[in-house]
Amino acid sequence: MSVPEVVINRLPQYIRCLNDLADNGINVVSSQHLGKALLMTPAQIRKDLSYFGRFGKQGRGYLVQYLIAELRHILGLNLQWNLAVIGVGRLGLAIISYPGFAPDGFQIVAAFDSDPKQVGIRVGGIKVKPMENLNETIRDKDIKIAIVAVPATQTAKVVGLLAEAGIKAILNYTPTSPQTPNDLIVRNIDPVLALQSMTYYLNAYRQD
Amino acid sequence: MSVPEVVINRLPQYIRCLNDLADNGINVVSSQHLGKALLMTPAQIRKDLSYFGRFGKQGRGYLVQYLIAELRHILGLNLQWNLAVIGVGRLGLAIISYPGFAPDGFQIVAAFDSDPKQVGIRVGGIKVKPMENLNETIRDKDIKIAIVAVPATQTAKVVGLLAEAGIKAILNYTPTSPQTPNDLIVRNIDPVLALQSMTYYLNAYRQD
DNA sequence: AAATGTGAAGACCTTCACAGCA
DNA sequence: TGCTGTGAAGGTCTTCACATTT
Repeated sequence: MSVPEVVINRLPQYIRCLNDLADNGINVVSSQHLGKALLMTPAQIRKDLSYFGRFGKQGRGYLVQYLIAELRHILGLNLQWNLAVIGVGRLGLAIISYPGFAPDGFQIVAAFDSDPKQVGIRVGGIKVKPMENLNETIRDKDIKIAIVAVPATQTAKVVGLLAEAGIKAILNYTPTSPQTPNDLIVRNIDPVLALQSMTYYLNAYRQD
Repeated sequence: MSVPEVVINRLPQYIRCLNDLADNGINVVSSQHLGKALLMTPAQIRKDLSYFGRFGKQGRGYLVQYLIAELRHILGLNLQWNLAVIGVGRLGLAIISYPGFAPDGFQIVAAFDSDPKQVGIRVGGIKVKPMENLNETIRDKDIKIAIVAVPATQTAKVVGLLAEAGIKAILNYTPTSPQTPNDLIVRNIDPVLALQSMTYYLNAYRQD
């Protein structure tokens, strides 16, 4: 019995909300309350959690700290995850400088670029390496996740190289949905797609 | 009979793929071929399109240029969409400098920040305005979509101001899912959530 | 009394399979 | 023949509703 992907995608949101509650000194929370904060039904929260175990106390609710710890463990957020950034153009540089990843055990430990002019520059304590070093670095630094921020035209090639190098998951910032070997996990960050779908709802065309 | 949101979210991907085909000189495409390129079943593509009309030719397939035009019209991408960026910290500045929005009729025409030190600076041809000018500028420049890139602690307040100012859709880059009046469209860009869900599939915990 | 955990029901989305048309 | 458009079937996810537990 495998867990639906939508459920997995919600777990990080639960953790975030629970962290907020903990910061406000709240020790126990019911699915009712969590649901209100997250705009979800209480039943959905209980059902989601039930895929993994029985974490609540009947009549009481969930112990906030305990549930955080369990969810972090389920997602593997108790571990350290080393990241590589591929492509240090404007976007790649912004990603490397962005401080928001670190809190949850993610750390950018390597950066690569195919452009000789970029190779060797230092960003946020990291020295940009040539693509030729990919396999070696990924092995030596135990990197399983890559962030891809290369031009769209290069996505397919880069994804191929990453797969060969043993990368297991890709956070893809390019405006493409690359075909991948299907044991490789991919998540696309694509603000343009988001904008293009929002306009439908603002558009007079819509007749519903 | 209203169209499922998942369908709307796929339309921009269809357009992107069709554009690629057009660039390669392909004039006609079957749902079979499109499906292969997009890793979808042909049936899904046909069903999705059928919500909006009958765009294909039986025995032949779809005329690429015609289908692009229809889909762009459905999504309102034939129109010009003016955007405001709220928050010109590191992230906001990167967004304003990012050239990827323009191709599809989106244009950043205003930027705001609550920090007096940021107000007045010029970025990509835009002068940063104080939050007090929000309502006036949004009205004058006919802005319906805002991109929010403020610190997480300010999201709720900013979203409230935007709603009051008449904004209809928000592309939210903050790591929060704000509660909003439900006629306001929101899409969240949240790379941390994406990373945190990917680790589940890399994690030894998983037993399926 | 209050809230969980969960089978069952319901809603929603995807895929099938074929009639109909070029 | 080849492919669309679409009811019907199938599958997946969400919600209900209640037995169970503290």
